[in-house]
Amino acid sequence: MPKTKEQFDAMKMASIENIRDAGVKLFAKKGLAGTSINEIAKEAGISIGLMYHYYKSKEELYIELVKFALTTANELLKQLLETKDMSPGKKIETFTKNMLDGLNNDGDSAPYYFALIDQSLLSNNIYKITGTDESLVFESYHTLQLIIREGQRTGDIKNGDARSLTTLYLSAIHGLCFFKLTTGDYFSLPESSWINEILINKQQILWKRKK
Amino acid sequence: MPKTKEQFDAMKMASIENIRDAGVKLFAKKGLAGTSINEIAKEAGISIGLMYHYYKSKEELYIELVKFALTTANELLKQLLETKDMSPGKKIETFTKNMLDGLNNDGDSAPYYFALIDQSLLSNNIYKITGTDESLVFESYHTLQLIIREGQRTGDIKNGDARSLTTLYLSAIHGLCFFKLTTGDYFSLPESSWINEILINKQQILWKRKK
Amino acid sequence: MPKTKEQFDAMKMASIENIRDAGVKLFAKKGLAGTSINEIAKEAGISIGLMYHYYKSKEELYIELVKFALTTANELLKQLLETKDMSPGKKIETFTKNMLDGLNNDGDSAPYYFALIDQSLLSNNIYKITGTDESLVFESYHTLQLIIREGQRTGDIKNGDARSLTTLYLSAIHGLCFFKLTTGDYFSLPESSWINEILINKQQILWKRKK
Amino acid sequence: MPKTKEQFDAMKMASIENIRDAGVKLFAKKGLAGTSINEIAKEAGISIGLMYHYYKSKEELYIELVKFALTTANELLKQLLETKDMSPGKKIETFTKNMLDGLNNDGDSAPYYFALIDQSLLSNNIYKITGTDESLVFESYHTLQLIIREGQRTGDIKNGDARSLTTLYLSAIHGLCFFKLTTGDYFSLPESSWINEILINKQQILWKRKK
DNA sequence: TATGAATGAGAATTCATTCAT
DNA sequence: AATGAATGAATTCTCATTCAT
Repeated sequence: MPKTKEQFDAMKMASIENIRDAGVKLFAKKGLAGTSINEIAKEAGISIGLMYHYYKSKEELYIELVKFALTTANELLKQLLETKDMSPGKKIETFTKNMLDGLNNDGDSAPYYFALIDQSLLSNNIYKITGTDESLVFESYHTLQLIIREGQRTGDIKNGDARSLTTLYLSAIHGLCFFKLTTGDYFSLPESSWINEILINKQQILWKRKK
Repeated sequence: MPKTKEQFDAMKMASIENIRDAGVKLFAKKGLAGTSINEIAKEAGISIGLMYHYYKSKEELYIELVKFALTTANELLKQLLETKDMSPGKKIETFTKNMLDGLNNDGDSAPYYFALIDQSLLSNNIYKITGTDESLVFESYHTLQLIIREGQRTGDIKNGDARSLTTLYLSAIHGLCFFKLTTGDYFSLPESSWINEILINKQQILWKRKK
Repeated sequence: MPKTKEQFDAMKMASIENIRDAGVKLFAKKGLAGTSINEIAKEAGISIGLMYHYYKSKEELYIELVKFALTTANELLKQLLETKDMSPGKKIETFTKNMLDGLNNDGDSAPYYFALIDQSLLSNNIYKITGTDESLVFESYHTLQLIIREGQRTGDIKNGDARSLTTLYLSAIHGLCFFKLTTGDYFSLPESSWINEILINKQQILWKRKK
Repeated sequence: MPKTKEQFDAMKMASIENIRDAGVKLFAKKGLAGTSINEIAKEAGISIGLMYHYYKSKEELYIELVKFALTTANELLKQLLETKDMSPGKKIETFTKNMLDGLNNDGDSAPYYFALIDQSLLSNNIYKITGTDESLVFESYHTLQLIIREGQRTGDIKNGDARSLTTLYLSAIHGLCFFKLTTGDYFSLPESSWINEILINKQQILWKRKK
């Protein structure tokens, strides 16, 4: 009698999970070319052969991981956009807080996912992943922009070119992930409020206080 | 008719310059491991053999370029720090402006140098370059921090943890370079003033206005 | 209710039969190196593990199959040689007919066995099978030669070097198996008589007719 | 000053020629899967790296060689077909003689080319080479058939289904190449006339004699 | 100074074989 | 008897580096 289906599935899932975790961490830091299958297998605690049992190639694993990172980021932001009963300003604050929490919590892999996306954007191999369909790549950017425009209408967020504001805010977020990843705790992370101030309308705050 | 010594020297310098330019652009985008000597030679318009005539190895070229990027950045900031007759706020504004000008000027290789540093920090191979001496790596950070502390004393710059402020400002700058490099003109760059507001004391501005 | 011993044995035989059939077809076409255990198991409809339950290795299966093909061919010819009350000419005609029937009957695996032998002769791995004992390999050839020599004595078969005649006749048979296997029904098979004419003494035929 | 273009070209051609020769001999005997790059490089007297300097992969070399074998065979037969002032019977005799000379001359690589084609037909990887265009594969067969039909009109060649006759003659030729390759001089090759008799109209011969 | 053919060490990949259940 | 996850040795392939000219 063979192993039961449940046993096989459990073994399989555990191995795949280990491979993915190892892949994200290594690819995020060293990129596709700089990470060897050997390293991944060692980090995942499995043999090289098993890697190839589940993934046809190093690139296939890489692509799966970057795709997952992209769609996860997109979905998180889209959920936030579609949340009812929350002001745009509050939405931004929530997003910032989530990001910072991820950076402060050492077990969290959010900064790795960000760096993974960054690496693949930099080396242009992101187009191996999305084909010519750039929508996947820029969807987060556009969703964030929608929240920001909404905030400009309600007065929560500074006036001015919404695209530039989005770029600046995202730049800061990306940069913080990068520093966290490269230097660990050497660079202290800023408070949430300072990051939010990149977008939030201070006039309004002051005006509210006056009242 | 043999070439004159001057002609030879000019050829030599041109070749080396081409190698460096090709190296910076390719390493910045694809990292050390992801860039092949072949690509560099092709991009530089020379033969592989000639590459090795000038550089002992791929790594040697890489190290030279990252070192140059680091020291250039460090020196620029140190000069700014030591400038007399300029307020800390003005110093920051000058630095921001220089960075943005580099990003807007397509011929400029400043964003490539930034990305080169980022890549080597991410993949940890920066320590191939500096040995265990981290000072080279963190010097820019410290210099910028000094300017910021100075600004906090004069009131130009927001109060609060100077380290965190430095991190946030640098994050934004890094992020912008990254977006410029990866997406060209897709993301619009923010105005200088928005970047400066990350550091600059708005209370003071308002207060000044009131008067 | 546990299975009876008979049921178990039947399953066992069925599995082994499936493995053999798959092995012959795949090895015949793709050779030892070009056929993977995986393919065989898939074609046989069993798991890899079960394959190894019955055969210690891929090579063991291969050797068993080639050996079987060789001995079967040898025995068929030896039986024919030793048949009483049949003229050598008739023996050849019988052999030719049997071969052509095998080629025309799609279910028949005779051409696969021939190709299997050919593959293993070509790649020299036949000596893995027979050791240094070449007799197994050349036995068919020698038996056929004996029949041919006998035919030359009785006048059934053309005069001339018996070795060369054997070679030519066998070449034609091999070639036909090969074409059947590679191109299915694209190449029409010749009639039995044309093949026999390679050996049969036409003078005699004409002479007989005249009478 | 670099090596001259002539020097480079001579080196290049010599290496490529060595690779091709080694490839034909090894692939012909052991097939694509059974031949290792290592063997080819060793046989060719070059390094593995150089192999890959000239051929993107083992398969690319294989494809080039099979293609060359196919087109060479096709062209030889087409030339023969189009020869003026030669009877169809004489054309067949010429072809047979050329083949036998190739088999008897140890330096000749004709039998290797035949076996190479056979191997790739057997393993079905010939369609990697020709795509779905079967014409390249069957062109030799069709050209030979045209010569045979022509011979049937002139009375040089036996009457009957021309396709079957072509198959039988080609089978014999293929088979002889195969035996030569596998057993060297163990099997004596038949005389040219016996092979021709597979096709040639003996009635005519006898009839001519009588006159 | 300049070339690109040639090398080989190391990385990616395949696949026969083992093993716990 | 039967399964397929897991292993690692052997193979394919890449690419930094050398070298003769």
